[in-house]
Amino acid sequence: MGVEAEEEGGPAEEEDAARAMEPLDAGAAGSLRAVFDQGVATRISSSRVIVHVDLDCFYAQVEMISNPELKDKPLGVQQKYLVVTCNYEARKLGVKKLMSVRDAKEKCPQLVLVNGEDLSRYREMSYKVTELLEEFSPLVERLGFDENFVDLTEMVEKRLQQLPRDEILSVTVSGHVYNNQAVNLHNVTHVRLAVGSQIAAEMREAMYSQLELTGCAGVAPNKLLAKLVSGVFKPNQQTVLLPESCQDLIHSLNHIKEIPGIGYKTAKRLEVLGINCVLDLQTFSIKTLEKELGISAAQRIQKLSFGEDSSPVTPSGPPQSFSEEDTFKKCSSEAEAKTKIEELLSSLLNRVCHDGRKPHTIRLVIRRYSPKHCHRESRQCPIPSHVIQKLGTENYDAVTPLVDILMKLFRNMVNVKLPFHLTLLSVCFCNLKALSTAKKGPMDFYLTSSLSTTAHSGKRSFKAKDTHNDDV
DNA sequence: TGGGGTTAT
DNA sequence: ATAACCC
Repeated sequence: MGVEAEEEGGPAEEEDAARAMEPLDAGAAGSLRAVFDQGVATRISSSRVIVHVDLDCFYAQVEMISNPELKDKPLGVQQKYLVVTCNYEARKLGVKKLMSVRDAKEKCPQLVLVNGEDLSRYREMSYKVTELLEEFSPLVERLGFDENFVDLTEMVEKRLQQLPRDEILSVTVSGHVYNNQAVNLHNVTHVRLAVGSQIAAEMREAMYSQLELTGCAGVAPNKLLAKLVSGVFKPNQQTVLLPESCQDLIHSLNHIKEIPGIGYKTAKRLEVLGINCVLDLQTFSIKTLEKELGISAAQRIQKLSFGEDSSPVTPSGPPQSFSEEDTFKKCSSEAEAKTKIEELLSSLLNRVCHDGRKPHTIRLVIRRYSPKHCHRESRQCPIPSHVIQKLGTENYDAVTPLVDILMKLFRNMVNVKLPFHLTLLSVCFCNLKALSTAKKGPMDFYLTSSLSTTAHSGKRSFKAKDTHNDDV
């Protein structure tokens, strides 16, 4: 079923325009609530148009594309003993995200499970989606593997400039309007968001026709609201939020933890202050909040509680780091750790090779067994330049020195003479650079003399970080 | 709770 | 290097 098999019966446009001409909220005209909503609406409509695109049960979709026989069956994607996501067939039968395999099988004995511990195909498909969206606008920000924000402001402006004046009044929304709010085509903010919804529909259509992927979209004046509204109609549908309904959307959340940007820790701290719902946070003393969270976080999250979010869509570009991790019940010997580290490294080298850029820093992460929470420790160090140069073509020569480095990092964290119990190992390549090293600068002679024999091409500015880097 | 990612401190 | 956030 295509993207268009949804959203039957959008409200008739003429009716909409007519209703929108009525005075704002006739029923509660002059009420404090109406004045307040209008005030917030005005501050929020900074004139941006942002879309949040959210793929439906992404890993399960990728698996169903790989193996179409899975399409009509309840499907779960398994990592270790967890079902990390599942298709809608499985959801109908009671399977939830992050449910244990035991519970899932109990709920749904017919559940088909595929192993999703290797993220390669998901990652590749994820970047195909981002690249497709980048064709609409270069301002695409990734959030995880299955979500993207796109700033449509410029595209919308261009489309409106191409549009004859009299045709503005025949602009229609694609998909749902949050709250079923009437669109006022005499309101330029409404018109811009409506055009944004049309672009969002084109994006989803492109994802479906080119990649066979379905997903939701939310169109709103900022990232927070776009993200919140994208989930309102669920699977494979889209929703636009008009500023006047912003307060309804944000108050539809039952707890502040549901505000993106307020995580587990912050929510717990706020709960101690007696802040539980959005209204609590909106009306809480900013001074007290600043004392608790610091001025920056306090102001940011209180703004979030009003639906205000001035953060820009920051283009993600290529990844800043590559990592591979593995969890297990128990790793308690150095030899065992070495074997696992070699496996992680081997996969990583293939990825780094494919990317083309060179990592200049390597990091090892561990998690020690403890009944307590998942706390991790890490050690990192620069990758010696002669090892960096071996990366990319036949990475085989780089394996031994890198394993040596990783094992030094390992012994720096873990006293191998004492008993230990690890439950996670992770290797990360970061500090990625396009070429072997910098050029062009007064320091160049000193900086490159011991490095790169192949240095060419300017552009990459030198980062002072490189030299003072942490050593093990 | 998996196997990733990012930014701020 | 860690801690917080996101999926």
